[in-house]
Order: sequence, then structure tokens, then C-alpha cells
Amino acid sequence: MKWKMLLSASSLSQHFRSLLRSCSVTSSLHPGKQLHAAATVSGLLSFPNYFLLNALLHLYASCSSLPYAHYLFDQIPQSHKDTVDYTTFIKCLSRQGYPQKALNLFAEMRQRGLSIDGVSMVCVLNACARLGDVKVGEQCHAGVVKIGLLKCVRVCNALMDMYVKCGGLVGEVKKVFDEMEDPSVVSWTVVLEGVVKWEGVENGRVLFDRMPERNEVAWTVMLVGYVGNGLTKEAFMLLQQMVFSCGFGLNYVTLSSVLSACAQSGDVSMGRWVHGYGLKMMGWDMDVMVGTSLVDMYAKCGRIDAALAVFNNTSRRNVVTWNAILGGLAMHGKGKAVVDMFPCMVEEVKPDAMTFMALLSACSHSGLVEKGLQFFKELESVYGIRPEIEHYGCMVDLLGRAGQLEEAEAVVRKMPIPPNEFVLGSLIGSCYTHGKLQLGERIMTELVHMDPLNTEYHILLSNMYVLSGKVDEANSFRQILKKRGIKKVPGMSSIYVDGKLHQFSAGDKSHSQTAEIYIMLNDMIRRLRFSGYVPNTSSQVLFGCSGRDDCTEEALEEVEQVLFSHSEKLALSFGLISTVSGSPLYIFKNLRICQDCHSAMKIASDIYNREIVVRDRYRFHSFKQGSCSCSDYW
DNA sequence: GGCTCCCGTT
Repeated sequence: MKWKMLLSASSLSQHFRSLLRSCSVTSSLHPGKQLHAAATVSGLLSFPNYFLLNALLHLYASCSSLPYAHYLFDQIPQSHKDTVDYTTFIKCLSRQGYPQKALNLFAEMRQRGLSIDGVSMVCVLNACARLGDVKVGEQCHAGVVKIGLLKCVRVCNALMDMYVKCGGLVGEVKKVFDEMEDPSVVSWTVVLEGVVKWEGVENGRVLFDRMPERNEVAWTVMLVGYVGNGLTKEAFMLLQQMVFSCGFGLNYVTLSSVLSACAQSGDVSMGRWVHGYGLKMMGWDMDVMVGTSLVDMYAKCGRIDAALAVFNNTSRRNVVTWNAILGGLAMHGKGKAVVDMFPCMVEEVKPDAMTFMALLSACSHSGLVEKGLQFFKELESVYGIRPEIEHYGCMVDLLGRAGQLEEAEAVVRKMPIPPNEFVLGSLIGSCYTHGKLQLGERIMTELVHMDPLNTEYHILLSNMYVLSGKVDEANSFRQILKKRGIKKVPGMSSIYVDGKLHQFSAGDKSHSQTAEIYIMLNDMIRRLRFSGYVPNTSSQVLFGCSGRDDCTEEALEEVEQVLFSHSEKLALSFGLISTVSGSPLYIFKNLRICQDCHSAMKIASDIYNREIVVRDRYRFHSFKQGSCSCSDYW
């Protein structure tokens, strides 16, 4: 009788495990939880059943439910945890954003003398890839060789992926690949990603065409490569081939990957196509990641109204979606909208650390000092979020921009984490804006220790010396910069016209329409001057003129010429001659827009009757009828 | 007996 009961219990357990497996495969958390409850009630879990526990652990890991997975992992007695249990939880930690914890757990597993198999090695290599830790990755490589796992295709794939993600050691990737007896389509795809990322999209295409077989991932990698490099036409051609000739459907991972690339490169035409595709296939009930990527894409492409429309129509929203829209509004200087929307967010989802970055930067960009201080206070006391260095950075920025330099410095001195170069960099920026030379000098000393090769801060301080009449100090600074050979990151501006990205550097003459662009530029400067534009040479005197130390009239003229051929103005001139009159222009700049270009854009938006949207490294400026959305508050 | 690789939102 007892034997019969045991037998039925064992078959019941098998039944449960097979049901749990199907929940894991489909990431069905709710039915899985019900099974968990049923297993508990039936008494199956009241005596040790390690396979069932592992199936439950796997369920929660597959459903990205870290707290439950952690609970299950702890439920398994230490003496009975085997390689499979560890592997399941290591993968879960790595995927949920804790790759370091995953590696720590692997170390624990090894200390306990448990064997390493191909599967656990794949998971550990994956954690190294996510962490970007090539050192541990190389140790694993040695382990792979030692255990004889090089014949295992998936291990090799994970190994190559680790080298791709950890700084692009494409040589290592190819070495592993060449030794493989029978590389799979995944192996080829990993190499493809490495080549696209580190050897350029053209080289990637050569490899793509040579691949014996291509899956949707390979197509996605290639697409993202094109979009990320501004090659919209090529991307559309590839997409057409993928969907219409080869019959691939686009899944949600492909859609969000492509959208993320669109957001980065500012390619709204491809972004819109993906939006249309998503609507046709899924309607508004689309995947939460796709919806979020859409919101982010529209916001980062300067279409904040479209971002809001998508946000309001999406039926699935999580904290990331909210963060995307609040961050987008913040970048567009719509601080009040952010403050007004926050209470609605709290009703719907729990805000996280990232939310407060968006909130504080919104206050910072809109000069809402009181509101920002209040948010910062509530961050810990109401929402239980421990402030991170980025939050302190936002506070320093908020107070500094508003001219409250003493308060900003007090934040730096009192913060429990040592300030990094971004925090101090923001402070020195505010010192420049508000002419606080002495504080600037002090901060500079600290910054030089932290980041001796940074040019931006050196230039800022040197400019401050000039503005306060200390030309000698400025000159000595310039000498230091010259001696050390510190080079400025070149400013680049780009603009999409007819699905093609056109890039300009300062004084660029490489564009095929250079002659027309410069004719337009000269005409524009003339009209700008006529409307009251005065070149702002004050901050350029120092580093603009190619190493001249004098400030004669000719030097000044030279400085003006440098100003006029700033990359933003070239992109604007090109945009004006190559688009329909009255249509808005969207320009992307890799650094902060300069003061002079900012004034020029304001007037240009009026005299040419165009909306000009400029995305710089930090935020958006929308110029319309002579004024800017930032209200000149940077 | 189970745990696995490539593209994935702020």
C-alpha cells in the first residue's frame, strides 16, 4: 500500500514538473504560481523533492521573477544544491541585471567542489559578457580548454560573444571560430555582430552575404548596424529583403532593437516604419518593450508630441515606459509637464532610481529648484530609494545652474559617496556660467587628479580666466594643454535629408554640395547680422583661433570665421537648401550646442520661418519664431 | 531526469 502511494506521488511529481516546464517555456507566471500552490497543498513539497524544487526555481527564473527565484534557491538545502540548481540561478541573476552576483555564485559553486558542465559554462560566460569583464572571461576560456568544452558549439558561441561584448577582441573571436568544426548559424551571427560593431558595417555586410544560413537575429544585427550608422536607405532595402523576399516576421526583440538604434542615430523615418509595422501586427496592445522603445525613439528624435501620443495610447506600461516619457519630457525642457505627470505615475507603478534621475534633471533643465529639492528629499523618505551618485549629480546641476553655487558645493562636500568627475564637471560648468572663478579653480585641482586628460574642463577654466581678464593665466593654461597634446573631441552635427544622414564637422568642406552650402551660409550670416545677430566671440578668443596669442582685429575676424563654420551652422545651411520651405529641421550635435550657434539658431528660425530642433549631448533646443524652448536656461 | 548560445525598452 505504502509502495503504491509512493509510486503515485512520484508520477504526480513528474506530472507537475512537466506542467511547470510548459509554464517556464511560455513565461506564464500566474499558472505556474497556481501549480506551486497546488504542489504545496498536495503535500508533494513536504518531503524533499529536489527535482520539483529545481523545476519551480526554473519557472521563476524564466518568468524573470528574481525574488521568488531567490526564495526557491534558498529553499533547497545547501547540501543538496547541485550544478543544475546553481546554473539555473546564475543565469537568472545574470539576466536580471546582476552579473557580478552571478559570478560570485559561480565562485561559491566551485568552492563547494561542484562540477562544471557546458551549460554552467555558457551561463558564466554570459555573465562575463554582460559585466564586460574580460579578465574573468579569459579565465573561463582557460577552463573551457582544460575541461575539453571547445567541441561544444554553444560554449564556443558564448565564449565568442563574451569577447565581442568585452571590448571587441575580434581577433580572439575569429580564432575560436576558425577552430570550430561545425559552426552553427548562431556562431556565424556572433561573429557578424563582432564585425559590424568593431570593423564597420560594410565589412559586416561582406560577412553577412557569405553566411551559409541567416536567422532573424543575423538580419536584426545587420539592420541595427545600418540604422546605427545612419544608412537608412540600406536599412530599408535590407528590411524589404528580409520581410518580403525571405518571409521573416519581425518579433518584438527585433522591433525594439531597431527602434533603439533609431533613437540613438535620430532616424525617425525608420522608427515610423517600425511603428506602423507594430500597429499593423499587434495594434496598441503591443509588447511593453516595443511600446517603451517607441516612446523613447520619438522623444530622442525630437518628436516629443508623438512620444506623448504613443505613451497615452499604449495599453501596456511599466516603470521603464514611464521613465522614458518623463526623461523625454525632461530633455525637451518640459519640466512642468514632468512634475504634473508624476502623481499619475505613482498611482500606476512604483517609481525607481531612474525615475528620480528624470525628475531631478527635469527640474534642473527648467530651473524648478524648490520642486527638485522636494523630490530629492522624498526620494529616500517617501519612496525608500537610496540616492546614488547620479542623483547627487543632478542636485549639484540643479543648484549650480540656478546660480546657488554655495549650496551646490555643500551637496558635493556632504554627499556620502565620493564625487566623481561628472559631479565636479557639472559644478565647474556652473562656475563658468556664473563667473565663480575661485571656486572653479578649486574644483579644477580636484578634477585634474581624477581625469587629467579631460579637455573640456581645462578649456572651461581657461575661458573663465579670459572672461575675468586674467589673460596670462589663460595663456599658461593653453600652453599646458598644448604640451600635453590634449585634443578636443571634434564637434559634429548631422541632419537626415531624404533618408540619408549628412554629417558635418567645423569648417567641413567634404560634402558634395559644399559650394552651395557655403553660399547659403554666407547669405545666412548676412541676414542674421541684419536682424541683430552679433557674433559671440568672447568665449572663442582662446581656443578658437588656431593657436594665436594676440587679439588683434585680424585675429578677431579669424575667430568670427571659425564661429561661422561651426558644424551646427553648416548642417543648418544644408538643411535650408535641401528641404521644402517651411518644413521643420532636426539637427543632432554630439557635444553641447555653443552659445553663438544658439543665438544664431533663434534668429534663423524667425527669418526663415522654420522650426529648428537641435538635439545636443544633454537636451533638446526647439527654436521657433526667434526663441528657444529652453528659454535660454541651459 | 533538469540548467544553455546570437538580436531586447528608460
